[in-house]
Amino acid sequence: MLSESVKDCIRALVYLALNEDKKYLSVKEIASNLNLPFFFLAKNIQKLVKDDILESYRGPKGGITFKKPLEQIKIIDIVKSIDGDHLFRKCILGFEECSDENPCAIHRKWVPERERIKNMFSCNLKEIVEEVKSGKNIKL
Amino acid sequence: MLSESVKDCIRALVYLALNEDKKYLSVKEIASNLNLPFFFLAKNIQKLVKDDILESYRGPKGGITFKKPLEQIKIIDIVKSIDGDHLFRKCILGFEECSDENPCAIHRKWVPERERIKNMFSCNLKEIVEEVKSGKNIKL
DNA sequence: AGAATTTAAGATAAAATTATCTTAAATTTG
DNA sequence: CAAATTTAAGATAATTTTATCTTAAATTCT
Repeated sequence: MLSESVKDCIRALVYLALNEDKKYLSVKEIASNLNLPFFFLAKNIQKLVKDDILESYRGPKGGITFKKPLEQIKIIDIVKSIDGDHLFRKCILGFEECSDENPCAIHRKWVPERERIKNMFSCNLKEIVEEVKSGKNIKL
Repeated sequence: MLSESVKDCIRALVYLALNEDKKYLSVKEIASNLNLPFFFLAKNIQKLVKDDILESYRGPKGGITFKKPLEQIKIIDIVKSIDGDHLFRKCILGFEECSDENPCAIHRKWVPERERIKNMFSCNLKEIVEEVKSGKNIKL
């Protein structure tokens, strides 16, 4: 469903959002706190920087931070940036040209679900952070 | 979401279901009609035979057929047989120990969707075949 | 019995994904 | 300015998934 890369990035961004007060957070710190492989995370984070979700700063005291308010960053943006948008767009049987006019055998069942998934991933980081802050036993 | 193997198998089984009148259908015929790689399909079909979804017969006039009535074969059985059941069971962020008591940050949003997906895949082949037979422009 | 057909099973190969490393560039601090 | 820190970018390696091939076994038909 989601690639390892995306899972790591979502966790990293939730962690980052919980520490929004600090100006920049180093990828190293995030990786070590979430127990993620540093090089792998760093590479994936780069894509988010390119796609204007994060902004980075080199040097000591450097690191990453959000480029826009948490309310404007949706989980789906992270997924699209790393994995692309095929999950929210493509036929579940893999047909390139599957559509309402020319459906595959499962099209009518799948499309509504796909829309719901898209909708679920459209929640923003602010929402999630609020839930994490207020909830109990929530792991990052 | 679904592996190539599962997609192939679902298509193959819908095709097989549409030709249920013939006693056995050879994998070769299915592969060539659906434009699927024969060796790849054959290998995956074997898993379905092992899991008692299909039954096979060797020799000329041999091939595969269903081991039980179409009503009793659900799409989810095919998916589980080929890809396993992680899609219907696992945490979307990949935590092994994610649960209601110990949820990840997206758990509450994901679980209901996962249930819906599970439910969608619980439709049986009979339903799908009926829809294909009655519908227009449905591709296999 | 012999030839042809078809699945079974496992070996091998190719491609894609995931993971790691290396070097470079930017920045801060002393 | 020099040393330390941190991201940037791309090369390399390991693993997993997907695809192909080879040989064997079962069956049918003549």
